Amino acid sequence: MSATTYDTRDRLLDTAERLFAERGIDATSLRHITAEADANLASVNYHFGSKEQLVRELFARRIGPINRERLDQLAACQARGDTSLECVLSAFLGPALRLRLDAAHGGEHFTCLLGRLYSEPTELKMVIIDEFKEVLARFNTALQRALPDLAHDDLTWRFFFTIGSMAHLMSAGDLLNTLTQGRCDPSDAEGTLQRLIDFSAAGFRAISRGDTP
Amino acid sequence: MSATTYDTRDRLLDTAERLFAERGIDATSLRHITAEADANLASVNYHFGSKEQLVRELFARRIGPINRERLDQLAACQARGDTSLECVLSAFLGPALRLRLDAAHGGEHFTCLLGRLYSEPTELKMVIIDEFKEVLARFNTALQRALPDLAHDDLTWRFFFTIGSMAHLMSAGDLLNTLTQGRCDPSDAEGTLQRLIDFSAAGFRAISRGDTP
DNA sequence: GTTTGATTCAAACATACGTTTGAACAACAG
DNA sequence: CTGTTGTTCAAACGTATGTTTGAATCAAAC
Repeated sequence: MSATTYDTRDRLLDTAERLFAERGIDATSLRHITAEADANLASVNYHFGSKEQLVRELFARRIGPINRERLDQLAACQARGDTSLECVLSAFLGPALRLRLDAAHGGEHFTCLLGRLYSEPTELKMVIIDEFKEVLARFNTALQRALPDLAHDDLTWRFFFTIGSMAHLMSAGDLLNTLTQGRCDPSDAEGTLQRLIDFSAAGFRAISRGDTP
Repeated sequence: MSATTYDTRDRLLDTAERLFAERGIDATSLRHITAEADANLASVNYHFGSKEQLVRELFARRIGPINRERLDQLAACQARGDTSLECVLSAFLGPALRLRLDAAHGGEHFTCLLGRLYSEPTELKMVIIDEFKEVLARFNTALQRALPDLAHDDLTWRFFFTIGSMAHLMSAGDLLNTLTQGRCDPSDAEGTLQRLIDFSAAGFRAISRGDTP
């Protein structure tokens, strides 16, 4: 492949990522993407085969690194003997939340695509969830180690709630910024991360009444 | 209007609601809806004017009652002098979470439509958010009254996190049920509500480190 | 300079969509 | 019965979409 090949390919990926984030995947046409990427209409099918494959590659190139970073950070916690809940949560939430300020790599737009993924009924979701399962399992055991007295079901529920807060932050963070007129700004990733960790760590440690109504 | 008019109209609304929930709004065609509702293709445009109007009516007929119930329950809390955090949270979260088991009124499908709304970039979202703003404002002051020592920004963030957990529950609750092989079942609305209240109430009461890094 | 292989391009293709139309039909009023 | 009104229906319309095609273009290899 020549250099120009890579150029158009990446230009298509980046442009598609931005437009998908702004208007949704279905609502963004190949004509719109190629026009904005200064490429020919046929280029998407030439480089990716189809629109769906473009979407798949678009997700694949970002999701792998995020999950790898999560596992790396979790391993780093364990390596230095820190099995605290906060450390586990930071390893899970940090890599996703930091996407937003990763403008150099274009992560800003992907943030809301990923946040939206959880709620979309596409089959692509299931493919990505499969990759995600191993990460979930690893963090589940890490959480159990951090909270040995918490019932298994409670842990699952609360992990789910935490993921919900995270996803909402990713997909609707801009809305929060708007509604609060900038008072709450999710693009300050470290501050946001700290706040979410405080919130959900306390949630994880709550006394459970779910089983004893 | 004759009886048959109401029949087709409602059949269209109900069928559209189900299909939108299953496959997404954009991905569901009028031909699919009308075929499944045993109606003519033109009936949507006859009864609603356009597909977009159908979507609007579909949301309008459910969102109004939910928000009204929220405010009613909040008023009920205050009327009986209960200004506890749990009561406020229950008033906010309950009406939405109970949608799932409201199969008699078809709320089961709307649940995931509503959960998805937060993350979609449509303009319809903004219309609904506008209706939602007053509810948000009322609950904001109620929360402040329940947590007089919590900084205003912390309260806003944590309310946002809670809404995220709720939305995730609505849009991806089935996924939780699947992944846990039925161990965690969001269609038990009261149990789920109790769990979410426990979680986020503890999160609201957490000591904040967000402002003092 | 010619050939080769990869890339771009304009044009066309087939299909699916939301919408419109005008006739048919039903229920009811006068 | 006749006319009116609200509803259904089959068919067509215009448009936008993803995809395909075959020629044109380009860079490097021989």
